Amino acid sequence: MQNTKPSSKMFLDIVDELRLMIKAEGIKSGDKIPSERVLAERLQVGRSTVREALRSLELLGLIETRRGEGTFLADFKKHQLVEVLSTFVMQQPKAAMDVTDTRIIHEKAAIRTICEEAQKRNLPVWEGLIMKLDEDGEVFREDIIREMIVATDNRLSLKIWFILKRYSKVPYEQMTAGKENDLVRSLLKHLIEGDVIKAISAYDEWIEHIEGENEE
Amino acid sequence: MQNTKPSSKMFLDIVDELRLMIKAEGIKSGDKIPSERVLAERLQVGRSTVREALRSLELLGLIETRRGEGTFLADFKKHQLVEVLSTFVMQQPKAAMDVTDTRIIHEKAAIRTICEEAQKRNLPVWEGLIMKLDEDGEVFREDIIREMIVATDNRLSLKIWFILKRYSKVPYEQMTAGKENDLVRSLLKHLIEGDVIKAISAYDEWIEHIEGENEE
DNA sequence: ATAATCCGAGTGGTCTGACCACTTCTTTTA
DNA sequence: TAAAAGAAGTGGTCAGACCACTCGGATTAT
Repeated sequence: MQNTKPSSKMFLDIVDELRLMIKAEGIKSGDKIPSERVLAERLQVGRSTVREALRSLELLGLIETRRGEGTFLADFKKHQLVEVLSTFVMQQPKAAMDVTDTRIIHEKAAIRTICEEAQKRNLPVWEGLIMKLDEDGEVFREDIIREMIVATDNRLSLKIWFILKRYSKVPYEQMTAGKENDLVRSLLKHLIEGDVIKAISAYDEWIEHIEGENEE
Repeated sequence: MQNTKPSSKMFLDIVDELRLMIKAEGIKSGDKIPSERVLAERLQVGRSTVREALRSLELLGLIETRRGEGTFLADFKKHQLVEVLSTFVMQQPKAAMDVTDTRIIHEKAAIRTICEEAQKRNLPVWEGLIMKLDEDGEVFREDIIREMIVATDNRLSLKIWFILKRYSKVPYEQMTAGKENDLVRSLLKHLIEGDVIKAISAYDEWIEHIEGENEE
């Protein structure tokens, strides 16, 4: 009789069984867990199924396998095990806040990188942007940020940012004149000077300003 | 003739082959990739090995499997971010530096976030890690970082980090005693104190130490 | 008695072939 | 023509086998 369980994700069941087993037998981090063959026997499943479950756990860094020796627990906080698993396993609806936070992570990282590398600070594009702002020219918010991330020369970060930007609720369109214009100009100047703290600070103010404007 | 490849992680080889195959045949997100049997045949490995590789990719959200239908590249309508990561990771092996840089962006961002939020600084897990380090217990590098990103409660960032980590060349497994132990303990202490600058500085030293060790 | 060697049990890594459950498309049938 | 039956293909699982490796105990040599 073969199991061929219809309910998807047999590996979840195995992870669950493993958790109980670990708890019941007091297995601690670094300890050896039962061998694949024993697990298969105890859980009444095939060894290959056990292996697929273990492979998943290994990918998450929760266990470590050593050929000829065995499989070992590399985890110490069970509650966080559950936390991590739920993140990957459950198809949770995307949290808008996470998207925004992550987008800001990349934007700030770009600012920091530019401030810390002279040849990126001295790019003519910054002066160009400031000039545009001085003339009250048409400048889009996302242009500013995009130029920054492009300047960091990290294409992966740029790609991630593009995606996050699309999901973000933040209005990235045209900039408003007046205070926002000043804030961005200040940001760019600090950027050129390489003053990380002031640049980040100006960025924070900018974000705050945009959000405040958006709530009206 | 059995393969029984001694070298690490057949999984990576298969991802590599898969990448070439995807590029050569112009497979796009949402498209079907060759069946497990075909892949096994083409890559000259057993089907179970292919399955273990696919299971890993599935956990990362890079592919989607549907019984009776086949295996598909992650549908970008829902998981566009994952799609970008997957194509980037799978199609541009030269961009390893970008992957590392981006990973570090997320790690540093986690440190900053924790330092700036009291309830995240005061998590018992930090004390626990320090105790483990004091006892010279077995601690894995990636455990430290993972706990930090988990603590930020940004699942998206965590997911991105997991994927990036998987393809990073940085040795994330073993943790050496001595200087590295001190560095990490210092990092954790500054984290608890909420001293961003010192924490980041300790992190930088840590990274430097790991890279130096890796070049010998 | 001690140290070096050998060997076998145990373990993860992989392969093969088989069967099941499911989806899709084709063919047959009412 | 439309419904039903079938064939082919696919992921999911299982069982048994062999390989490469590690470790500890037994054997042997010193």
